[in-house]
Amino acid sequence: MPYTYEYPHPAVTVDGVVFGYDEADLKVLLIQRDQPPYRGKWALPGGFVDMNESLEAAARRELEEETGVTELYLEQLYTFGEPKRDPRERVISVAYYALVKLADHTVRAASDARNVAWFPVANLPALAFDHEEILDVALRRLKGKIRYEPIGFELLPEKFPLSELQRLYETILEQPLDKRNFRKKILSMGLLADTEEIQQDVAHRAARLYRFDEPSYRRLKKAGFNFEL
Amino acid sequence: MPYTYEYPHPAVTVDGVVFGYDEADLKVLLIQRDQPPYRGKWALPGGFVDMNESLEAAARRELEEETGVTELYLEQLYTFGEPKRDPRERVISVAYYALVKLADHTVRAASDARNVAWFPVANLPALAFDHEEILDVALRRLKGKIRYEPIGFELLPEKFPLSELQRLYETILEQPLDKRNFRKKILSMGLLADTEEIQQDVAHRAARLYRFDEPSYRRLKKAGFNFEL
DNA sequence: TCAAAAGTGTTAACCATACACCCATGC
DNA sequence: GCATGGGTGTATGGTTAACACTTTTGA
Repeated sequence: MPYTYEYPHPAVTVDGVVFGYDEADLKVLLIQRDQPPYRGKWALPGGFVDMNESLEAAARRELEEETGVTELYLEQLYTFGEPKRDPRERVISVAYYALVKLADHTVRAASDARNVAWFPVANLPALAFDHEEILDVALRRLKGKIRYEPIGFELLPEKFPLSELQRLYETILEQPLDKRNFRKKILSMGLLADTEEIQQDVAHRAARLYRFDEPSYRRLKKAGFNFEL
Repeated sequence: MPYTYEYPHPAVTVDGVVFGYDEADLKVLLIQRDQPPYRGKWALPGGFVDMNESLEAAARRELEEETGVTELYLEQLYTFGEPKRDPRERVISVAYYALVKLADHTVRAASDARNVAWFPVANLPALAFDHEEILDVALRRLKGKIRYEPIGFELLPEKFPLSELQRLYETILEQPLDKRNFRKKILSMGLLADTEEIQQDVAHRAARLYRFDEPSYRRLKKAGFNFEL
């Protein structure tokens, strides 16, 4: 027991809410615990913060270690620290949420062989600790933020048809959007570049594929433009 | 040295960015440190989290102990945890920001006789640790949030004239607002109750005093109303 | 009577919404 | 040729933005 302090110190962990999206659903990445407490229960990936790494670095490391997910949009969400949230000892958890392009990231089981899987947020298992609350906060944040920051693109493949973008918004905001108005608005922003490509192998007229034009966005933003819906 | 752990644990603190407002300025509450490191420097009030209290309770307790400020709007801001942000040991700081009615809170020097004072945010001294960064994040949050949540009232006295509300918004948003449009909009929301009182002892026509009607706001909110600007 | 801030309406431009049909493609 | 989703324009109503003068009060 080599680490001693004059005053008691809580443990500090990071937990990650990783969102992905496929044609049908918004999904979240969970791991199945193989140690008590909550052995066998599903939980958010996470772990202890090392003494020499920043909180964000810890979150990235844990996500990579436990799920193989890398290269993601990551943002601090909220810090959870109720005294009894972990039955073992006082644990402060700094939660992050992440957005990944599902197609690029086939998750692999973690090195320690725990189960890893995507669950639709509309149909989740019971979660360990206070992870349902964390997920809830993450969902509210995503729902709020997607309306005034262009982060939805982080959940889509590099190239996507407008209908897929619309479906993503409809799924996350939980409300239908008018097709013509949606297209008009999003195209008028000048954030999407036409890739000059079209869908392949679809059983109907193939849609144009667009891509989020990051440099344009930065330019517009500097000029005072504010993304909204 | 009675507290030992199998793995190293960082220390966890809370820091508070307390905002106040008077006719002229947005202000922030700072304390002058009387211990190294940064002895003599101004800093945000804060301190260690006790093992049996929640993070928010810790923030409230520290603010009360160090500045005498109580009964305030308090919200978690962000968690700062860069490895070297405190030269003594690894310290994770969960920052909160608070809004208080300046008139109600003449600050008292803390029990341990440290200096406490309000500073205009436009004219701050150099701060200890990474507290300038924390303050910066708090300002951005306040600026964003005041536009879509009715939190500005937390900074004003119970009863206030519309012009003072407008000045508050102009100060925080750092942009002038049109008087007629501002009044039209804010009054049309139905959130302000006319107190039937008027200003006293002013050297010009006395303005009506209004008060934020919390029950009305809750009712409207439940009915789907969204405050904006 | 002057200074200082309170209080008050109208118009024009813009933006959001609602809404329906033809097109291209693969089966 | 039919089913599937892609793609397109207009009209209306509501919201925002711009703008100037009269009123009240105390000094």
